[in-house]
Amino acid sequence: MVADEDKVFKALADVSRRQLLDRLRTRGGLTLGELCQGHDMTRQAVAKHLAFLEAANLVVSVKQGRVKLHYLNPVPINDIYMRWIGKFERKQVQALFNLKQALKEEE
Amino acid sequence: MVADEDKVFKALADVSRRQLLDRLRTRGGLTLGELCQGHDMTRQAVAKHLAFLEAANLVVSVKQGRVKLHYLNPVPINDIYMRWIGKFERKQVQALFNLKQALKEEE
DNA sequence: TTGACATGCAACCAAATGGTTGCATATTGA
DNA sequence: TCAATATGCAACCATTTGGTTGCATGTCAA
Repeated sequence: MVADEDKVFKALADVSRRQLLDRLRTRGGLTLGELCQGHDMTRQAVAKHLAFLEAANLVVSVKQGRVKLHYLNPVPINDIYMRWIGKFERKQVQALFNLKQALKEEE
Repeated sequence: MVADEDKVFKALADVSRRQLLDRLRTRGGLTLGELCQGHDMTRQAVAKHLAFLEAANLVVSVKQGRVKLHYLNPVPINDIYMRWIGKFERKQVQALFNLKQALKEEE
């Protein structure tokens, strides 16, 4: 569990991988082929990124016939959050976040 | 704000930098010299890491005379959290986290 | 003023990273 | 069966990264 921590952070460090997570957050169960669309890199590169994300447990996958369906797993993200934001900070920081959001929407 | 996002994730990707954040979380206002203690690398390497963290806005610093005091800034971490964990997942995932903690403490 | 202490800056190097190309394997449908 | 489709695996390469050494700058105290 602790040994995997580094994998999670390394996985999140790349912009392409974060974009893949974003897409899986809005819609789960996408195949490798589908995830390739909209990324200007080779299929092999995307597959590498997905393998990275799976190794970090940020993505889980199910093989169905010749396709592989991918899903986002939010648990490791929550663990990061808990690590550096204490119980007291949590409310303050979330309030600040909501304030910033509100200001953004006013513009 | 969006342009800095990559810096935050890259900054968190290194184990030494995360350890520095951990130390600043338990006690703020440490100098470069103090932060060097307990890390088996040169002062220059630690300074590089701190510069990295400052560039990502995860650490803020104040210069006082010949020393420089460092503090943790929790805001960027909160932003990561908000990005991938929706309102609904939030309660479930935190409940799961608390359950895991409780099980750990029982052992 | 001057030496000691705390930090800043730059060049350099080995290893990891992100991407490519090429080929192999496995499943589906006609 | 056999061609098309979806994915897997491996070798290779340019760039980034994390660390080093060496030297410069700035501040405190005697």
